[in-house]
Amino acid sequence: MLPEPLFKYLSARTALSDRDRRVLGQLFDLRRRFVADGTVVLEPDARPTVSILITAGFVARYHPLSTGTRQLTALHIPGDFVDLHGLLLRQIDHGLIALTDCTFMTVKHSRLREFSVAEPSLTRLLWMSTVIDAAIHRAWILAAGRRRTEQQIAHFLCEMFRRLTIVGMTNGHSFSLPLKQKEIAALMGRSDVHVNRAVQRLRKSGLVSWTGPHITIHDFAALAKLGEFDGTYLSDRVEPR
Amino acid sequence: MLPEPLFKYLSARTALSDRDRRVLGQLFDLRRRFVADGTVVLEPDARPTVSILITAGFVARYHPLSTGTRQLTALHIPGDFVDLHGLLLRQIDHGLIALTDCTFMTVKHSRLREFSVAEPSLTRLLWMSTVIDAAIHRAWILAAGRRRTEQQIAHFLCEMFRRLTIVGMTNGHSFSLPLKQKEIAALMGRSDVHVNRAVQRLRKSGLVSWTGPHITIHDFAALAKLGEFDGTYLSDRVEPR
DNA sequence: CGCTCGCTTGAAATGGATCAAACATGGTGG
DNA sequence: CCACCATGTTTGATCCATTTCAAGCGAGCG
Repeated sequence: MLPEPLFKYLSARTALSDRDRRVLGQLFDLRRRFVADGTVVLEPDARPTVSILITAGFVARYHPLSTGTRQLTALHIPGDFVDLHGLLLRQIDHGLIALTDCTFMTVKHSRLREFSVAEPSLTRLLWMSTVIDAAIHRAWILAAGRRRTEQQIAHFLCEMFRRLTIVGMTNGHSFSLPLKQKEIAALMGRSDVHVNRAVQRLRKSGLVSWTGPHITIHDFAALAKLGEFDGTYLSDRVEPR
Repeated sequence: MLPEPLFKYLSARTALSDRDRRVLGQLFDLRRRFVADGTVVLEPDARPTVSILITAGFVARYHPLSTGTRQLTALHIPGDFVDLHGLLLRQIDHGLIALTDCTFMTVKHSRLREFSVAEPSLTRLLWMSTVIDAAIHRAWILAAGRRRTEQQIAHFLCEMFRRLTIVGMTNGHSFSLPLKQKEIAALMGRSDVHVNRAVQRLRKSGLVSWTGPHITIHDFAALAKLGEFDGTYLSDRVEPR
C-alpha cells in the first residue's frame, strides 16, 4: 500500500487516481526500517542503492564541518522522500541523521528506474518532490540572509506548520516539533544561545506558545508577516499535472 | 542541434551517445531568445509554458522583499536549465532576472512531457540537473550559515570556477564574472559595503586577483580550504547512469 | 568637462558569537 | 522516596562581525 504520509503529500499537490495509488504503493519494499533518535541514516560519502521515504519521525541533512560539528541544511518530515538524490547522483554530498526515532520505507534504485520507464507521469511526481525540496532550500537561503534571527525562526515555524498540516500532523494551530534548541540553531545556522533568546522574544510577542516540543501558533498571519513567509513555494494546492 | 554548453554540462556528468545528443537537441524550439542586461525574464507569479536553457550570459533567481529590493538566491550560467521547475510546479515562487545580456533556448512543456515518456533515461538527466541545483542550494545555506563573509565569497568563487570550467568558460585559472559587487552582495545575503571589504581582504591575501569582472585564482587549493569548499556536490565526473 | 555609476573608506550602532555559569527537568539507582 | 546525574534551557558579560549612513574617489562617457 501507498504509505499514508506520501499519499497526503502527493494529494496536496495533485489528484491521485486509485490506480496511481496502487502503482505507487507497489514501488516500496515490504520491509520497513526503524532507526533510533540520533542514528546516522546515511554517511556523507555513501553510494546508496535504495531511496528512503520517511513514514514517521524527523530527519535532517547534515554536512560535516571542519570543526568536527555538523551543520544541518534541511529538515525532513513524514511523507518526504529524503533520498531520491541518490538515484540521480551516484555520489552524495551530505549525510542524513535521524533527529527522532523514525520509520522508513525504501525503494530500490533499480525499481525506480523501471518505474520511470513504465510510469512517466507518476515519475514526474517524484521529480516534483525534489523540485519542491529545492524551492524550500531557496526559501531558507532567503531567510538566512534576512536580518533578524527572530524572523528566520518565524519563517521556519510557518513553513513547518504548513508542511506538517499537509501530512496531517498538526492539530488545530498546534503541532509537535521534537527538536532541541541546539538542533534548531544548527538548522538556522546560528548559535544555540542566540536562538534561545530569539525564541523567548517570539514567545513574549504572544504570536506563539512554545514549551518543549509543543508549539501553538496563535496568529499565523502575524507570524507570517514577521517572517515574510509566502507559502507559494510549497505548492500545496491541487493542480492538474 | 544540442546547444554546446548543455552538451558540456551533461558530458561532465555522464557519457552521451550520438543518439542522445541528437534526441536532446531536437527538444528545443528553433528560435533563440535574446534579452538585455537587467531584463526580468520571468515574473515571480508567472505560469510559464516553456522551460529556458541559458546558452550565453548570467541569470539570477530573485525573490522580492518587502523593502522593495530583491534578494538573489541562485546564480545560473550557460548550460543551466533555469526553468525546469515550471514543468513540475505550475506556480513559480520566484523570478528570474538577467544579470548580463543573455541568449536562451526554449523547450515547450508539452514537448518535455512527451519526452519524459519517450526518453526516460534522458529525462532522468534533466531531473539530475534539478537535483544538482538543490545540492548547490544546500552548499549556499551552509556557506551563509557558519562562515564569515570572506569564506562565503571564497566558497562562491570556487564553485563558480568549477561550474564555469565545466562549460568551458574559464581560461587557465582565470574567468570572467560580470557581476557588480552589489549583485554579489545580494547573492551572499550581505551588505554591499561588507562584501567589498571582504573582497579586498581576499585580494590582499594573494589568493585571487580580482579587478572588475576579471578574476584569477592563484591558489585554488588554499582558496578551497579557506571557503571549506568540497566540490562533490557539483557531481562533475563521468559516471554511468 | 562634468556627470554618473561602481567601488572604496570611515565612524557609529547593533546583532550575534562565545564563554561560562545557573537553572530546570526527568530518570536512575540506592 | 530521595539524592544525584545527565540533558536541555536560560541568563549574563564581553568581543567581534556586520549593517547602516554618509561621504570621497575614479574611470568611462555623452
